[in-house]
Amino acid sequence: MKLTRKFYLRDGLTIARELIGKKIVTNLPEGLTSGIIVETEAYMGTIDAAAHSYRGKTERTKLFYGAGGFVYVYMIYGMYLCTNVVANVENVPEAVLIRALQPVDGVDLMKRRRNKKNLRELCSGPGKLSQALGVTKNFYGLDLCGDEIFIETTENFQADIISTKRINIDYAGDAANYPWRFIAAGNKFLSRK
DNA sequence: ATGCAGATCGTCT
DNA sequence: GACGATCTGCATC
Repeated sequence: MKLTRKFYLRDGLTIARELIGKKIVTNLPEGLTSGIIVETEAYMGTIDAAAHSYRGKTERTKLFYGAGGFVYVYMIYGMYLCTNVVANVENVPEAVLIRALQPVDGVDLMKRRRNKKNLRELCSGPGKLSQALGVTKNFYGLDLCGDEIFIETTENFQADIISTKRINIDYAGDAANYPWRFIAAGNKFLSRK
């Protein structure tokens, strides 16, 4: 079952935790690809020095201020894209970064997009999974309640969910220590332990 | 297994 | 003009 708007209109930490074990799908002309979300991070509005929304609304971050359930993609280090889910209601600027997937559908297509043959190398990091799913900067603002990219419930995925510090945000002072990264404990497709 | 440099550009100061 | 919510390849242990 595809997640509906109601799911996304809640706070970012709740959504980040609940997205673990859900399946994210892209359905593009060249094929359908999907994976089970095993790693996420929450970025929490104006109180979180690590979040893009920390310094308020700009051309890039305006999407954070809209309703939850839309795709926020941004370019990092000039060469990779990161895929995020906007969380919470209008004017509460929160988002969840999708950091790793366990590949499910369209594995051959993902291998071609990534130019890798090892399953573990397809989606074990935010830049990797964005490439594997065929996400481009044109995905900025797409509705997750639509048909090109969406998230659905799964059956038969069991994991203990634990929280840790977020990755690569050492610049963020105290916020670098907040336990706002969520992982499926022990899963082999995590970006790191 | 761990570490480091390089790639490369949009965004904000 | 500086730097980043990253990944890769190569070097060394």
